[in-house]
Amino acid sequence: MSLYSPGETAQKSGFSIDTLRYYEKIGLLSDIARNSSGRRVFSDDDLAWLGMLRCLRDTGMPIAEMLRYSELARGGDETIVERLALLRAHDQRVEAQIGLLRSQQAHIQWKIGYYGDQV
Amino acid sequence: MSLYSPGETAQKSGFSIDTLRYYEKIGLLSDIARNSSGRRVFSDDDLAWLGMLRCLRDTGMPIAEMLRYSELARGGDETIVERLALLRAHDQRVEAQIGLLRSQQAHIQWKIGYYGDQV
DNA sequence: GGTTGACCTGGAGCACACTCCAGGTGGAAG
DNA sequence: CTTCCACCTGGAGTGTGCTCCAGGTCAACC
Repeated sequence: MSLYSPGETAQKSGFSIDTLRYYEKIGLLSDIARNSSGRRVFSDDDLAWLGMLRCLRDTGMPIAEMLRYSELARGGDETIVERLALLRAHDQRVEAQIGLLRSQQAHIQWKIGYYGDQV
Repeated sequence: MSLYSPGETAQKSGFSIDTLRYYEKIGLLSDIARNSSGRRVFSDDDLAWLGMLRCLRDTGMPIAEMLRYSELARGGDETIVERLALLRAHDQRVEAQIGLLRSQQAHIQWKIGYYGDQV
């Protein structure tokens, strides 16, 4: 298996079909193949790219920045340094976000303990 | 010090003045005192409550659920069990979110390493 | 040959959480 | 006395990221 219908792709990627169409429309997906009747056909490469998009979205990257990354990715090897910088900056934001969640979670857990003592 | 102007409160809580007004309007803040000329005066208790709201927002709780929590908090001791359940459920979502971020961060870092090898 | 179901398009609509605006007030500093 | 600034109100507007809809196509199954 190496070709997937829109429905299968939605399933595997975790994006809805509408979102896949939207992503293609705004330029996050390019050159998605079509079959003879005009329907989209996704490849393993498309799936891998969607996996990357999934990763970036899950970690809170805004669409605009994903778009920038997509453009770079289409740009070939000269863009690798910039892609690297973009991902490194994002990684740091993710790290900070995890830190914030952890510390606020401690607050929540303290509150849970506090309530727990009352009952 | 135990009374704070809207500006000070915005500073200390990390919410904008507009957001403070908005939160009061929708019921996340209740009984905020006013001075003789109609301006809001926040107390240390208000600040502590805003700290809790900050915590819940930072960890991604939707406004609707914070509203529910606020109503419970206003309801007195009979609501403690329900507040506990709400916070526990939220804590689990936070835990899951941290897990997702960590695993997707690993993906990003792998990609960073991959790009790093190319340059 | 009809019906079904997955898909197509362009474009409108929606949920969320603010954020901004116009027009006004009240106390304080110069 | 005027100027300024922080604040007030009700309500409109914004950005983000989808999500839904009407109307249509096409291949497959009964």
